[in-house]
Amino acid sequence: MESYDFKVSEKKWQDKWEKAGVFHAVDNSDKKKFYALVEFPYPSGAGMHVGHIKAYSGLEVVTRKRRMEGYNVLFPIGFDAYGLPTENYAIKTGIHPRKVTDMNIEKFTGQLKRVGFSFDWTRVVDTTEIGYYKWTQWIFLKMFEKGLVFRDKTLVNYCPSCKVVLSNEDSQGGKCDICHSDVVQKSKDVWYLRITEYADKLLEGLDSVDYLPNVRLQQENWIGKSTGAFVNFTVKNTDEMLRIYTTRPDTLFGVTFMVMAPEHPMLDKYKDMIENFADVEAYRAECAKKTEFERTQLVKEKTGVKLQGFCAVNPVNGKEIPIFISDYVMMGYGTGAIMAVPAHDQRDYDFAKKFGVDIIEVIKGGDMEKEAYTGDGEMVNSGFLNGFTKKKASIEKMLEYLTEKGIGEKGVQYKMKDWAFNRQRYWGEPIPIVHCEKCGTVAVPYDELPLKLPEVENFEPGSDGESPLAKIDSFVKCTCPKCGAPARRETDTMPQWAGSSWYFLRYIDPHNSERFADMDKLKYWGMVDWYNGGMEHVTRHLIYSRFWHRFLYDIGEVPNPEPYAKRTAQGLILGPDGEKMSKSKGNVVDPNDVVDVYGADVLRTYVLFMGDYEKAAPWNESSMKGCKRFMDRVWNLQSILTDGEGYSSKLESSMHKTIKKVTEDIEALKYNTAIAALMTLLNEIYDAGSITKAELKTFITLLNPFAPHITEEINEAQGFGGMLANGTWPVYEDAKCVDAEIEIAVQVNGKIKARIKVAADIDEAGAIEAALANDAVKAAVDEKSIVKKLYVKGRLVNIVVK
RNA sequence: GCUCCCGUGGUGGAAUUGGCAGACACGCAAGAUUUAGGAUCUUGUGCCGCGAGGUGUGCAGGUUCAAGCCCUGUCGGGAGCACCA
Repeated sequence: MESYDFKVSEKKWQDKWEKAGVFHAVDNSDKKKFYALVEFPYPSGAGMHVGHIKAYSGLEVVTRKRRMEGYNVLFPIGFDAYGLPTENYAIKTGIHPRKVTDMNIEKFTGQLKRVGFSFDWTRVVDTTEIGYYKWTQWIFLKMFEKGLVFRDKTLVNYCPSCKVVLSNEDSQGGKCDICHSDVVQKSKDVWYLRITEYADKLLEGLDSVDYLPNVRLQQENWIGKSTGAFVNFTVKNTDEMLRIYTTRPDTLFGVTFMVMAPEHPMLDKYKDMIENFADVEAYRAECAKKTEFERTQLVKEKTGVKLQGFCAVNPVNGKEIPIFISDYVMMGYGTGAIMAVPAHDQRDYDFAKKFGVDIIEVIKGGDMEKEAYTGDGEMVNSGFLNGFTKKKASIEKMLEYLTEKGIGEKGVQYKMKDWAFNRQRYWGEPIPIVHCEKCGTVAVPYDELPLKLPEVENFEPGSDGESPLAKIDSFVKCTCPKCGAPARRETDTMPQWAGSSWYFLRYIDPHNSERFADMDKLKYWGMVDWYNGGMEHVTRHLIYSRFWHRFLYDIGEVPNPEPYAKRTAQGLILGPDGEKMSKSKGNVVDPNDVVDVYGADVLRTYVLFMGDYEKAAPWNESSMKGCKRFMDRVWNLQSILTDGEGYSSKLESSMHKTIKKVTEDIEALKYNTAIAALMTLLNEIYDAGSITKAELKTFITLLNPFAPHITEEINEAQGFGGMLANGTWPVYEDAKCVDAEIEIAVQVNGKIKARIKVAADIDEAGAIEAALANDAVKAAVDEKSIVKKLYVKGRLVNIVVK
């Protein structure tokens, strides 16, 4: 028997699969459909690293199995190619981003093909291709048409280094997500998508899908729904109400002051009434110097200013209470003003201590000298609530009261903010809007789409953070689609998240020029059955794409409200040093290097065998040798092949057990134990000394999703016929998964004393009898009296003695 | 600060969800084969002990016939959110 040459074989089978088109999804087939989606890569210049391989290998195994189970499988791939790294590279080198992107896509494609992934290469999508971004613009215009796009002048997160406006998501922790420099606050005209309008739908939609628990939890936290009450406080000597939001209306009797955000508009309206307005302005100036990061991140002493001549009245007891301004209250959440209950909120407590405000306890149970008390307890000093002991009941009662008296009502708040949707950059989808002196912001007519991204020579953004497009007169100057007057085009582009918000729909019908995807095809393929990707995308990409998809559903353009039926996430591959792989640390592993030395089958098997698929694990080259050895031993099975028919009696139950184990583990993301089960079976086969054709065929079929090349080669060499890629998944019989005789453990008082062999179908009485007959057990029981005898079916007997 | 996840041999990790801890693999040791190196094969390998045996899942308690798994406390690591009213 010749030895296996993976270099020849892998290329050979990749070509054969491609020529036969075995991985092409068929629209409107009679077979059951299965749509598996992996997060498409950003084609960076560095090429892929092994983390990508792990991310795709999970569903790669599932889809190869599904095809053999008779499904019509859609397993596509594409490229999320707009974005800053490409543009920055273009600025540095002078090579056009289009060229850079094409080069990178070519590199990625080559890497992916060498690994032998079973993607449908006829459906590749590139978000920067004009036939694609036409529809990104189209969806944006639909949102504009439905009032989900608006423009606002606000303080935005701005990265002085990248010269772009960043969303909250892109500037977490006060650092730019791209270059990690400090983000500053800047006043800008910004396009927003009204994602907050979909907060409830995005939250409720989670009930109808199967996401990993922690993925779901992160989405819920991100949306951040809280229920509480809006309460209106009268402001003395004005007609106006100071409106606040609280989650603790039960503590209303404990309010001893109020706090407004320094930017609260009421302050300017009543500046003549506020005797110390100069102090307000001074405090504002102080706050403006701080970044959002400093304002929210630092655990620091509370600051603020007490307003003179401007105070409020507690609506439940008529008490006059002072109003402060302080930057611990944000304009962006709730109403920009709060009622402060120092006895039962730590921030209010800190503030009251510093400014000498009264602290009135309304719930017993804490120590007012030390800190605020947030637990349950008996209500005191609270009028009609006195004597209540449960928070929930008090809140209900108070809400009833507020509604009845017309001073407040039940309310809901979300942490999620609207989505800042423009970037002052070149390499993105142009926003199809025209600014007209007379008509304001006007949509580019649908029949003028795509609005083509113009060719430019210089991609540098303007020094004031303007888009490079603003420098191109021929692009900027246009006529208003509404009135025909000379107008100016929007020169900002969309953020990178835009293209990835709907790509999974385009895979269904990638070459359609009439629609983003044909409705019948959308109906046939339906929801993505299984979506796998990184944990880092579960709060941004996953929320954004669910939002876009839900919007398309609401306007009748897609058949399902939710895009993904199931979502899982793989753990990172860390560098050999246990650190996150990064170019700067020099610990990145290139899949090409691994394929060169070990072959694609070994790489694929190793990334799934190295540990729990959902957990991070360090790269370990020597451990990969075990997978190489495994492949060699699989190949050598051919040397112990016999003429026997079917499964041999020695191996029959092991065969069935392994089929069951591998079949189930693949569905449960337990690829590592599925591979381990195959290794165990392999060891048993060598122990048995021979293998039948039927056994070999089953073995290579089970291994095929992990190591498709070597198994195809064996299949061909043995003349089993056809290609495994078109093969049939083996079935097992439950009845044959059990051995006739099993070993059970015998414990005395919970300690193992013996292991005995019994018939598999033994009953409780029989098992206990057999256990008590054992000498070691007899010795341990001795003359003590038996208190209890337990039998766990097929596992153990425990004799409790005293 | 809050929320969530995780701590198992020299290493990566298994453990039917309360039932024989350490599957599978790496590494290591001894042996076989080989001119040698490499590769391959066999055997062994949690720790203590020559042994019988004891002991063992970060640490300390608890529940149970039985705990890696459940409960309480504590220490350590990671992720997410973060003055959210």
